[in-house]
Amino acid sequence: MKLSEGVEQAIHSVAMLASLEADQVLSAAALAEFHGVSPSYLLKHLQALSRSGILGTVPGPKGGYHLAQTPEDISLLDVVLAVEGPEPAFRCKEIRRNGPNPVPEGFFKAPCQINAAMLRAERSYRAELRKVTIAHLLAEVREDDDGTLAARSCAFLDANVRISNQSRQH
Amino acid sequence: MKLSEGVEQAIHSVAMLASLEADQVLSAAALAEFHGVSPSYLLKHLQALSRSGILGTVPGPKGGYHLAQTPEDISLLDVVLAVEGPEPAFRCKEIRRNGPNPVPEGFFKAPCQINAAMLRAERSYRAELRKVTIAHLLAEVREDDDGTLAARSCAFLDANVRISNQSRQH
DNA sequence: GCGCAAGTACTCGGATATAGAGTGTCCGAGTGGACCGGG
DNA sequence: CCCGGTCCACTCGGACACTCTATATCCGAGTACTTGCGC
Repeated sequence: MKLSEGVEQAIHSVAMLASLEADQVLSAAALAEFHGVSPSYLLKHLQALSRSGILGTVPGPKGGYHLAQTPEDISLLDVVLAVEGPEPAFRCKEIRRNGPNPVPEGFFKAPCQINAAMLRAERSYRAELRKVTIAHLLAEVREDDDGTLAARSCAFLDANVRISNQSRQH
Repeated sequence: MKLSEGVEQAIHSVAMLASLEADQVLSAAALAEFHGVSPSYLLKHLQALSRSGILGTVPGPKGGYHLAQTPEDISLLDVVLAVEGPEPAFRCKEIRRNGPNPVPEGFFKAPCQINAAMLRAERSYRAELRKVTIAHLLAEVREDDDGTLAARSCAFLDANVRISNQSRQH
């Protein structure tokens, strides 16, 4: 029961991308350097986010990534599922049908009680993540910020933002 | 984000152990055969449950495992944490302090907003698991059972239960 | 001088190596019962 | 026949291999800019 490190990188990257204007993009290399992580590894997760429709890409020089949805529409759950995959954490192997005296087939119509309880808990987990959007996170950060964090982000954006001459698409 | 297979084995084993009387024990080998899983691997998790105080052990021949708490006091969360470990699934690496322009130290007094949101979700997950006890699970199973499952368990218990001459302890 | 075309540099994308944890196995410490010998 | 001691078989316990996924990396496809040539 542990989440990939890529989840944290992905969330930070999405939050950063949420700060730029329309028709602006950031390269994966810039995001990786800013966060001090492996460029290739971050790229892998950015691609997953792109496949999930959270990010859009602009190929070629001066290309990069941008949000494909508004920050209000992207929840933490969307990002986590894009990176970790959609399958639930608890996968019932139905070991009741193993062994010398397996449970008869008829009982498999209803899901195992244990599986049901575990999935209930995971639904609760996902519901909590669904409530939090990228917009919420940014608002919280701004609330506690005296300007230092904003200045840091702006400096990075000024140095690395690129204006794509393609209209925003996904 | 995925749970070990041992979690399922552990929960089924605890549920089985909940069905036996005081001063009765079951060997790890019997539980493994009944569930059709690797004896050595199940043993590993039973030991973890023992270290966590959920199970008690009786060494020597005619020894085995028994519950160290009542089924009403053992929640699914207890079992999951014993097998998977207590640390949360999302471990914030604070990548904000990485890179060429790290966030100043002062901001680390408060936890990262992202970390806070992820931990909130996990608290919800754990709360849901805490609500479900082994006693609840057994009651649910009995409710849907026409006698087949009960007969299966009884047959196994009759063949494998051992009466320990030690008083129940942990 | 202007337009066009080829070359180039930089981007994302997927296929490919490596490391760590989950999975599976083995051997050792300890204990209760069984057996054997003595009383 | 009864009792004590020794041996043995079976248990849990922790230390040791193996496998698979998460991690980290590299090379290939595609595109916009640059540069050179022709008109």
